[in-house]
This record gives sequence, structure tokens and C-alpha cells, in this order.
Amino acid sequence: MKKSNPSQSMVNQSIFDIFSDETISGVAYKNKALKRAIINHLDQTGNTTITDLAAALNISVPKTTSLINELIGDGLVKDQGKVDSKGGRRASLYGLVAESAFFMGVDVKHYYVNIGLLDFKKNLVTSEMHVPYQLANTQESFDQLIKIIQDFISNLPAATRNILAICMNLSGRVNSENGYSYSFFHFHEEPLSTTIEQITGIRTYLENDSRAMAYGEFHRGIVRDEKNVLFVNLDYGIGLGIMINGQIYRGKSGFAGEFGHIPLFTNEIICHCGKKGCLETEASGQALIRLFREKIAQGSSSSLLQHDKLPDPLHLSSIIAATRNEDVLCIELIAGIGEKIGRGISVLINIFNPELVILGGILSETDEYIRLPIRSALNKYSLSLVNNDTQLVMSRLQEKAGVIGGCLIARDKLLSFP
Amino acid sequence: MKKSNPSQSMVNQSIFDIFSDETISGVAYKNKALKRAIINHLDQTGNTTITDLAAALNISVPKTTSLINELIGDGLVKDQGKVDSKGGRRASLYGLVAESAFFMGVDVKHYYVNIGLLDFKKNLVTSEMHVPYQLANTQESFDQLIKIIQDFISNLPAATRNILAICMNLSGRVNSENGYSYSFFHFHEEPLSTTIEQITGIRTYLENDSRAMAYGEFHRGIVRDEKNVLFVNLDYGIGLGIMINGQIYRGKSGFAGEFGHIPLFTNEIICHCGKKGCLETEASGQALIRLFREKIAQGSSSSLLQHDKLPDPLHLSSIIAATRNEDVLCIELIAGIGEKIGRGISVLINIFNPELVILGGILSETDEYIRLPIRSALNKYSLSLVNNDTQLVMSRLQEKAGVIGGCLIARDKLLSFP
DNA sequence: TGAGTTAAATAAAATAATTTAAAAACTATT
DNA sequence: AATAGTTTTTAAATTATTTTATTTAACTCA
Repeated sequence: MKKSNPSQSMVNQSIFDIFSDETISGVAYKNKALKRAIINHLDQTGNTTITDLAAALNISVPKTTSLINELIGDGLVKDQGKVDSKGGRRASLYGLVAESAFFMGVDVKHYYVNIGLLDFKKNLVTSEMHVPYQLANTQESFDQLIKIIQDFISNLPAATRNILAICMNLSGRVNSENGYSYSFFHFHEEPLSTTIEQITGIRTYLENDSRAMAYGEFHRGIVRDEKNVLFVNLDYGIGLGIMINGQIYRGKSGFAGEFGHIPLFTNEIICHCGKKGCLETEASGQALIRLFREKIAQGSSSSLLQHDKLPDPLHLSSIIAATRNEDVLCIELIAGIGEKIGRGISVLINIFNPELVILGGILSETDEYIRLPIRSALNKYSLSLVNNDTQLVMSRLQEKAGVIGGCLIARDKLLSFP
Repeated sequence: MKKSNPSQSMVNQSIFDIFSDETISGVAYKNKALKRAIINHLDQTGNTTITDLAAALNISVPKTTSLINELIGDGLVKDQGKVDSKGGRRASLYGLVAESAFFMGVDVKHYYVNIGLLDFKKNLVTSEMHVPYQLANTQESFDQLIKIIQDFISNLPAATRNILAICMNLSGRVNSENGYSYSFFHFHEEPLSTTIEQITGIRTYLENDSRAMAYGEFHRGIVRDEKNVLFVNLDYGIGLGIMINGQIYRGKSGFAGEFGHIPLFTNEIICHCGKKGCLETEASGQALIRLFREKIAQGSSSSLLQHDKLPDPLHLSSIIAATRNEDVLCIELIAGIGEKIGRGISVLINIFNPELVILGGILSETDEYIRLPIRSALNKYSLSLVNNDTQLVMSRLQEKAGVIGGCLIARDKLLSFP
């Protein structure tokens, strides 16, 4: 798992040193562990004084001072000014150096890519949203994606170009432990992450799109102190990102969260997974488009009709826009879908008793049009004692959840943060 | 959270000292933390040499030696003999002292109580199974339960009587963090655990029955290296114990795992939870009894009929016994129930992608009669890629899962083991 | 059986960390 | 504006821990 980038700066080298897991002798090992703990603590709590750091990590002030000085020498920490005093000498605040490392998130959607860059202090430095792209399981589509990534990097100002890691979010089945993607770009023996690493020269991780969005929302979005959170990604399919005890839950092979394919209905619609009765067959964006077409064929009217014809292809975003413009048919259909999603989520609530359920993904942009039917389905279908515990909220990062989550995963995986 | 038992031995006192979380100064704190780490390590891996311990915990051999000697002085660790040498001086093995502390598990079922005692080394010292008892949500029933506990303790030989903690398993909604039970014995303002503590003088924890069984099965049962495991408790109701990353998952208020009440059917049967369509209405022991009665009323025959009449009350155990004796009606009904449970479990598999699903509880005693229909329902309803990851096995501890799990929870909570 | 080998346990030396004390920097008060 | 009161920072002294070296114990094989 070791990988050093000799071409890169001294700062990077010290990051790799501190976070490598080579076995070294007692004292040196402990110092490295302490440095890691300090970086971790600074990451969690922001700028901190030496006294606080010493108390938090149970090490003495002189020891803390010497470690901090080493980290300053490494270029990873710097003096960030003085604390406001309440009587007594003002303490120096120490914090991470934002520009000492950068991390990249690539959020691959059906018809576009969102791509962004995060610094060491978790600020989103740049992001390019909606870069046109057509996702398909072909070599051409993969090459196109690589080109988008490379263009993004080469357009970056020199100061932000030492990128330590990339995380790419893909829909479908992704094993983020070994870097295999099963639904897309599974062309070689080696894991997809390795292929990308070899092309870009940058350490690469893969993650399922819904999990990455959940992670972003968890760390930089709507979540405050909650530790058990579910993120429901309402898009063409239905995804689920599970955060348990503050960490992503992936299951044995990274296939956890296949919420869209739980057998909740007794219909005859064949899902693209091959089974019948999946939640997705009746409650996804895909289903919404199907239902919409059916209604139109039956003679219903909608603002989306132009000279009695529907745009082709009919994008989900059009239906969402129409809903927000109070198109009656769309509103009705969204309500119907919401009630079914709610029934699905009530299963989750009974099983997880979560603190928070976040509605994200493109369908969540219909806001209350979808939240209210979901909420009332929850009251109908889940145990009230359990349900009362659970808040149902809309995503705060919206379309940026994936990029930010991806960047954070790249960062936290590389630095082996919990 | 501190509680000292002045009446008890010096050994106990040192356990409380080592595991108390009072804030003490640097060196003393670190020594205490190291002692805790040593006990933890000995607990996980069994008897260990000083050299191995030093390597595992990254402390020097002399330091380890002095800590071990302190622990021996505390009566918590002892020399357990020498290791088999492969050339060279034979190392001393050190391990926990089994009789230095005891922990009690009380598994409360509908018509009986199982009760057991575990020593510091996780051996089940004694257990009394099937102590007759009638669970009801009344003060009398509670008093009766307390009497069973007190009788059990007073019948214990003197050497095993210093019990540090009790864990009581109750069905229904239990918050094991604060000790409240909502389904049973919720008579006072204070948590039920406190009430029991005051009566018995022993630190008491509560746990949901299915979770306790899952914990027992996880640590002393069928589970080997798996870390994400689901335990399905098939009894009068359907319970679920969720082990994630080797730890019990309880949800926000301890209500996680309400698997029996997921809305999987569109029937009109009112569940005892007040909702319609719950899994329990068609796939639980309760449902089995109902279906059995219906079949008999419709004229079906069964070996359980005596002079054309059914025993009253008709216990689940009778139906299970009949199934094992190849009663055709019972076998058919179990198969039907199994298929529905399987549909429920396939929801869990899609969501959790677990390594292992364990079937436990009294219904699991029908073995292959229930396992096979469940297995084939899983193939039918869950995604094959995800499903292939998951092993479906029967409980190994069977009826002892609850007691052993309870004892272990008492122990691990008191010692704040992970 | 005893020399040679291996590894654990212990002792001594060296290093490292904590503790205590003192100095420096700042606030509030008289 | 001087000074008492706080709190951080640095320095010195003390205590702890690790390293290294030595001794002890057990095994192997001629």
C-alpha cells in the first residue's frame, strides 16, 4: 500500500512519511503516532493551543511543543496567530497548513461530471460543475473521463497542483477497499483504481456515488452531531449511503446500500437488475419518467408537451423543473413516488433507528413536493416510537455533495483518518 | 458512572480502579491506560508472553514486565505456565485470572428464564436453563424475576459470588445506554437498570434479547472472523441483532433492529404494534400458531391433535417438536413461513451486504425445514452479486445464546471493552 | 553429557519524557 | 502607571522508559 511520489515536494514526502505504516522502533514509532494524533486533532477541532493539545492527547506541554515544532519544520502545521486572552499571556494557535496538500474528487453522473479540489484544511478550492460527459461502460467513455480529469489538473494554478489523491465516485457496485468497480469500466484484471493511478500518477480511490454524497453531507453538510445517518440518493436509481458511528458502512465487499433493489412490491415490472418488485421499479427517477410517459399516452396534459410531443430524450431534470414550476401532472407523480419512497425509508428507519435521514440527489430538488409525501408515509408505515427519533431533512450541499464527499474520501483515506 | 463496592474483595477494587475514568495525571494515567490495554489484549488473544505483549502494544520489555507484575499484585493476571519452546529459554505465559471476577446474564423469555454466570476468562461457570416464569408487564411478574435472580445468587458457591455486573435481556424496546426498558417493567421515573441495581447491589445493564443473542453468537458461537453479522431471532416475534464492525449496533435510542415490523405485506392483519402489513403478521411464531389453528379449523390433520382438540395454550415448542417429528402440516407451514422470512432477510442482505446471517431463536430448531425455504427465497429476492457474499447459518449456541451474550455484555460494558 | 545455540529475563546505561520552577506576556485593578 | 493576578512559554531538575548489554534458562545435537 506504500507509494511515494519522488517528483513531489518535501512537504508531501513528510506527509507520506508520517502516514506510512512501516514498522519502526519504539520511540520513533511513538513520535510518529503522536504526530498523527496531533494532525488528526487539528483536523477535527481546527486551530488549537499547545496547552489544549497537550491536555487532549495526554502528553506534556514540552513534548507537545517539540512535536509541533517538528510538524512546522515538515511544513504541515503553522502558527495561526494568537488566541484572545481572558487574563494572562496569549497563547499561540497552531493549525494545519491549507496549501500543503490537495485532494481531488470526481463525481461521475449520467450526463455530466462534477470535479473539485480540496486543500489540507478541507476547503473546496476549485470546482467545475456539469462538465458534459456521457457515461457508458465503454473504453471510449473511460478515455473521455480520463481526459476530463487531466484537463482539470492542467488548468490548475501551479500552487495547487500537488495532488496527493483522487477519489472517483461511480454508481453501481464499487468495492472501495480494493478499488474494483463492477458496474463500470471493469475491463482489466487489475482494479480500476490501479489503472487510473498508472495513467495519472496519483493515488486513486473509488467510491460508490451515494456513499460519497453521504460522506460529504456528513462532514460538510447538514449533519451536526449525529453519528448514525442515512443518505438517500434519489436519482435515476435509488441509492443509499449509510453512516454508522460516524463512518461509512460498506458491507463485506462494498455492496451495502442496495436500497433500490429491495423487494417491496409485488408487480411484474422487470428491474434492470433482473428481479421483479424492486423499489426502483416504482419509486425511482427512471420509474418517474416511465409513469410520466404512460400518463401522457393516456391523454394527460403537461407543460412539458411542445406541440403534443415530449422532448426526446426526456431528462429527469426537465420533470423536476416542471414540478418546481407547478406542473400539476408532475406534482402528482412526484407525490406518488414520494409515498413509495417513504414506504422504503420506513423499512430503513425500523431497522436502523437513525438520528437523521437526508434526502439528496436530483429528485430532492423538488423539495417539499417530495418531502411531505415521504414524511406522511413514514408516519403510516414505521413504528412511531422509532420514527419519532428520526429527523427527515433535505441535503444541504445538493449537487456538490458528491464532489465534496469524493475529495474528503481521497483525503481521509490517504491520511488514514477514521 | 462510578460505583465502588466496598464490601467486595481487593481484586474487585483494583478492577474498578483500573477501569474507572477519573482524571489523573500524566504518568499515572498512561500506566492505567497501558494496564487496560494489557488486559484487553490478554482478553482478546488469551495467554501471552511478555515479549509478544511488548511487541503488540509497542512498549519495551522491561516496562511490560513491571506492568504485568503490578497486575499480578492486583490479582487480575497470573503466570499460566511456560510456552513450548522451539529452541531457547521458555517464556512465561501470562493470562487473566478466571476467578477474579464474575458476571451474570439473565435471559428473560415468555415462559421461562435462562440464567448464567461467566468468569473473568469468559467461561460459563454455571447456568440454569428454563427456570419457570411467566413474563408479564406487572409488578408481580417483576418481583418474581428478582426473586429468581436472588435465588440464583444465593445458591452460588462462595468462591463465585463476587459478581461485578448483571445484564438482563428483555424483548421489545430497550435502551441499553441509559437502562430504560419501554416494553416491560417501566413503572418508575428512574431507569429499570437502576431499580435492579438498588435491589441487588450489583451494577446492572439491560439489553434487547435479540441483540444479546447476537453478541453471544458473535463472540462464543458460530462466528469466526466475520465482522458484519446479522442475527435473526425467530421466536414468537421476529428480532434482529446487528453486529457492525464487531460491535452491537443499537441506533439512536436503542430501537434498531425492529425487523419484525417492516411493512413487507399488503394484508389486513393488525400487528400488535398497531400497524398493518408487518413481517411479523405473516412470518413469526405467533403467525405460525395462527396459521396452524386456521388450517386445523379448515379440517387439516396433525399429530398435535388429541381427540380432535389442540392443547391450550398451544406453545410454539409443540409445533417445533411436531415439525421435527415430521408432522406434514407443520412442515408445510414452516416452509411457508420460511419463504416469507427469506423475503425479509433478502431486504437485509441488499442493505447490509453482511458476511454472515445467523438464524437463531426457537424456530431455528427446525433446522433445514426452515433454512432451505429461506435460502431459496434469498436467491429469488436478493441481488445475486450481493447474496453470493453472504453465508446463511444456524445458531451454534442455540438456547444458550442469550445467557452467554448477556454475561458477555455485562462483562464488556463494565470493563468498557470495545 | 556438555558445548553451542537460541531466546527470555534482568541489570546497567543512555535517552526521553514529565514535573517543577522560573521567566515572559498579557489583563485588570488600584 | 505600577502592580497583582493569570496564563503561556521556556528552562532545569527529576523521574521514566527505552536501549543495550549481560545473565539465566532451556533446547539441540554431536
